[in-house]
Amino acid sequence: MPQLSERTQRFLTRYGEMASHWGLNRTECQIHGLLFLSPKPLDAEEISKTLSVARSHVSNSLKELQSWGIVKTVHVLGSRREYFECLPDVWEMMRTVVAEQKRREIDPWMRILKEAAADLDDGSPDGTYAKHRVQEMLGFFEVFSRWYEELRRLPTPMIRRFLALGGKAIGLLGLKG
Amino acid sequence: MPQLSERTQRFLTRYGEMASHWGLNRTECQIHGLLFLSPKPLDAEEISKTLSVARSHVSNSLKELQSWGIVKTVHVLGSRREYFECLPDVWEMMRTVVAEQKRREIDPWMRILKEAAADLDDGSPDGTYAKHRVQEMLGFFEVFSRWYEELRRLPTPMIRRFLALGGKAIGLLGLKG
DNA sequence: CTGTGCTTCCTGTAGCGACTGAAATATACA
DNA sequence: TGTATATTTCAGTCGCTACAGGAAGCACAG
Repeated sequence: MPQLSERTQRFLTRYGEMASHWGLNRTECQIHGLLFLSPKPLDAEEISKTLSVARSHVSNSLKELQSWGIVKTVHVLGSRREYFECLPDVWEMMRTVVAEQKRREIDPWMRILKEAAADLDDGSPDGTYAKHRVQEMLGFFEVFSRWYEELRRLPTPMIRRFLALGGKAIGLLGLKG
Repeated sequence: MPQLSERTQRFLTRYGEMASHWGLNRTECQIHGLLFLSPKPLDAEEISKTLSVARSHVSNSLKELQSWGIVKTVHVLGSRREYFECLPDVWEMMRTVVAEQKRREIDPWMRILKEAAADLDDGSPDGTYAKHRVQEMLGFFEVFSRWYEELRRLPTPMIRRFLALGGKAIGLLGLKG
């Protein structure tokens, strides 16, 4: 994929703009998008040329994408070069992204709340109230976090079936009472 | 809450830094944090002074918080002023935040993917492959989105019981086979 | 030990978004 | 109508982050 069609350019532009709210910057997202659409692995040089981004920047971005676990290196026989590809399975990819998001956003946030609950309570009425409020918020995250941690261990097909049930699960589980 | 204790300041600082990844900017988050910890509603003037933020900025930020639905206005008898408070129930608040996040991030993203799936396929093998990939990603979001839309209609206590089950739900639903 | 391919580090630049402060506008009551 | 209160709007400033591009470092093949 040396030259990009106009359509692909259009897509990568939006991909970069949109996904940059997800913890990666615009270029990193575009690189990922490029790999996502590419039928074969690409090397850093190609990526650099295709997206008109400095070679060093591509290198750093790829490192970041690898640290997220959504891009892997591939080696081709007879070439010293490293090639890159993104996870072939979309569900695997999304699971990875969600897991990283949790690790990088939710977990630190819960740590902050925990510390704050202890710290805010200075004995005054307002302090006690504040502590109480923070604990309420922490409670939400703990329930949610525990739920997620249990679900994430399950294999993808099971999750798919689970999600497909939607709200019906509630009825089936007898949670209406 | 005219003056902030050092502890509260510490908390609001972190609250602002952390939560600003969630679609609101730092000050908006701090204002929300302040209201969240406050036992009584506050007016814009107080907020401005307490956080040392320009009055106009507070005004705009409050509007934004209201548009998210996580801050409400309250009127006090005998005063023309508007007072502000955040949703009292934390679970209600988090549900609102999640709903807004979906509306502002996921839904547009799905629209982009839909358009791109049609656009990318120029008849070439690479184009066909790209379309296929985008559809895979779209598939993930559609399953997830449908699941969420069904769950969100249920009352909070039901959701809590549901989440509390964690991975056990899978077994109970007979999804292991 | 030398060239090649890649990564890491550093510096400078550009652009974006947050924020201020002031001016313009709107609303409520005396 | 005048005064006090609120919101809206906007120009200007500031800081942060992305990014380019070059220089040095590293690893390996010959």
